[in-house]
Amino acid sequence: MATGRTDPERRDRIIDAVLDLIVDEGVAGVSHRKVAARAGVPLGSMTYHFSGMDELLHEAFTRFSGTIVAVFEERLGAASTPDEAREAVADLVHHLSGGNQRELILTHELYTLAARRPAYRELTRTWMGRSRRALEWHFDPATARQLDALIEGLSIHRALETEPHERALTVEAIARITAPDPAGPRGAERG
Amino acid sequence: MATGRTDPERRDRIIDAVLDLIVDEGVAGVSHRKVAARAGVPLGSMTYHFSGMDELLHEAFTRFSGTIVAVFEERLGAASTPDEAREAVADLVHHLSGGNQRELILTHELYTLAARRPAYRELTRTWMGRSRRALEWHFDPATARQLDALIEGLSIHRALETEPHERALTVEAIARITAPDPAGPRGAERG
DNA sequence: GCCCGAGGCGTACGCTCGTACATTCTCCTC
DNA sequence: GAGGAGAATGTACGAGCGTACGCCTCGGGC
Repeated sequence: MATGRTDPERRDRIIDAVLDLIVDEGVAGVSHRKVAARAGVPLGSMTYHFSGMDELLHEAFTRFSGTIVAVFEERLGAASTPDEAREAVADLVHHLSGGNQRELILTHELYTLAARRPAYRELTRTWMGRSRRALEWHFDPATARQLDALIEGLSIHRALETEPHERALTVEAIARITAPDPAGPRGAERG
Repeated sequence: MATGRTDPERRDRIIDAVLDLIVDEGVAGVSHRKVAARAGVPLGSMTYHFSGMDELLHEAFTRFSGTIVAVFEERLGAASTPDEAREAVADLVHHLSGGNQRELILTHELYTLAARRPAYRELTRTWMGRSRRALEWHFDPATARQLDALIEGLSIHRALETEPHERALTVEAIARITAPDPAGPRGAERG
């Protein structure tokens, strides 16, 4: 029996504030008080809308991973040949490891939680599964799996480097991992 | 002018306790009190031996990354052909992503710090640099860089999966990324 | 035998935190 | 306009925190 007085945007604004705060100070720096201040809501709202810290974080990372994977699917969906898919993958690597610290930080914070806690590992598994399925639009499952791992590693390393590697290196690595296996029983490409 | 009464093992024991505590509760769960209790030293020792929380963490992760990279170098140093090197790399991936949650957790905690703070990024850069140099004992620099990223991605993804991928997939990915480039100007192998 | 200085430690201060809960507010019903 | 139900909030409590700092302890110099 909603009276209509409730503010449906409030939860969303709180989640937004949580993500911003994680970027600025890390999961460790998130507190109900800081989130409330940033979202412009009273402290009491925090316990009213969320059962506790954990629901807050879980919901925030659910939204975040959903956003990232959507970009991934969109870019790969727009490709219509394996070569276009390779280009899209290179774009994604360089987008993820580019200037935007935001996604990098949030990803690592999530992985750190996932390494210890099953509820968050579930989140990363869903994410990985959807990424792979998108890659399988263009490549066979084994290749998709390898390529997914390569994307991960290239993005992380590139973001941590003093002099980020150039696009040519990314492109070459992608070409190698998706190259048809000369001696193997199957080709890597589908399209 | 040391009087000889100082306990040189104390610092080490404290660092050990810090790493154990990070594994159990994460960087966020580390406090002077908990570390002191675990190391069996009085609380006052913490501020006496370390300037603060940050020195504690930085020293702990310095030791950790040194340990990991030493294993890496040892395994790759024992290989004398590119094929043996490939086997060693596969071993390392499956060792890192195997049952031992410890190294996985510590790695992610470090990366999370590195994503936000330059002092820790320096640590990861040194680590990456040494790993690459070890890979360059067997492969050319560009391949070493790509392989290093692949190792990272495979380890992370394998550790997060419900059903970790089998060795064959790892081996295939390594073979692909280190395969001599048929059309390229240079082979990937050195040895 | 006495003292002194460095090594080592216990304690207390000031702060932030999560959360429970009594209270206030707002709008609908009659 | 009175009443009430449910939404929203302010506040206070108990706990844990980092760290500063005064005190103790003890080996060595004389």
